[in-house]
Amino acid sequence: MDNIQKANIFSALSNPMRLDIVGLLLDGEKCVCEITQQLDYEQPHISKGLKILKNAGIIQARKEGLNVYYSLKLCCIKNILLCLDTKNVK
Amino acid sequence: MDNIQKANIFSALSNPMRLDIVGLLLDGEKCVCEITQQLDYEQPHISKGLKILKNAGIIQARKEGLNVYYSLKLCCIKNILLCLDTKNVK
DNA sequence: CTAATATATTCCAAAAGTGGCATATTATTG
DNA sequence: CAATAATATGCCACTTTTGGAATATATTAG
Repeated sequence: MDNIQKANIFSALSNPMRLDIVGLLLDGEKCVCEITQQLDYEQPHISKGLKILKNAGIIQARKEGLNVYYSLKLCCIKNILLCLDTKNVK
Repeated sequence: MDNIQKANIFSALSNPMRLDIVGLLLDGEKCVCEITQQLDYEQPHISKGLKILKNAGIIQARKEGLNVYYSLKLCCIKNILLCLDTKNVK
């Protein structure tokens, strides 16, 4: 993966709402309705955030009837976030 | 670390030139002159990139005479980049 | 077909990021 | 002090991102 692709991934993660979404998905697959209920953002805004995360390859979508379920696709996201939450400064 | 701080870190990393800089610093401390020589960007631009990375807490500066030496401060950066270079898609 | 529900898209103005160029600052040398 | 070298900052036009509001699409039920 080159630095341009990596920059795209980091760009998708460079937003608190999108990090909130990723945080929810750490627990497993969730539909948009659940995400919208648990986060205090407007539905269209969340929908746009999901699209950005999906385009960056961080999450994936699965449609089931009226609902769309999103889940993590890039496994190392969990490690990355965990890593940042640990003391990691020289 | 809350999501706003994390977003700042990811924002600093969401740029190919800045990722090039971080890539160089993975090998250890380097002065601005070395970074400028090895990367094909103008010096003021690199200087601004270093400032953004420093403000995000990713790198640190050490002044020695006429030179300023930068090095990684956020240790997990190495893991994060390595992680992205590994197959990590579900 | 119509209504209802879940999700996605479009439009838009304000804000932030980008990168080039000129210039400023700081430290060393003579 | 003057000159030089290394690094940092300011300015500017340009592009991108942001988040709100309205609207569109898709699926299911009746």
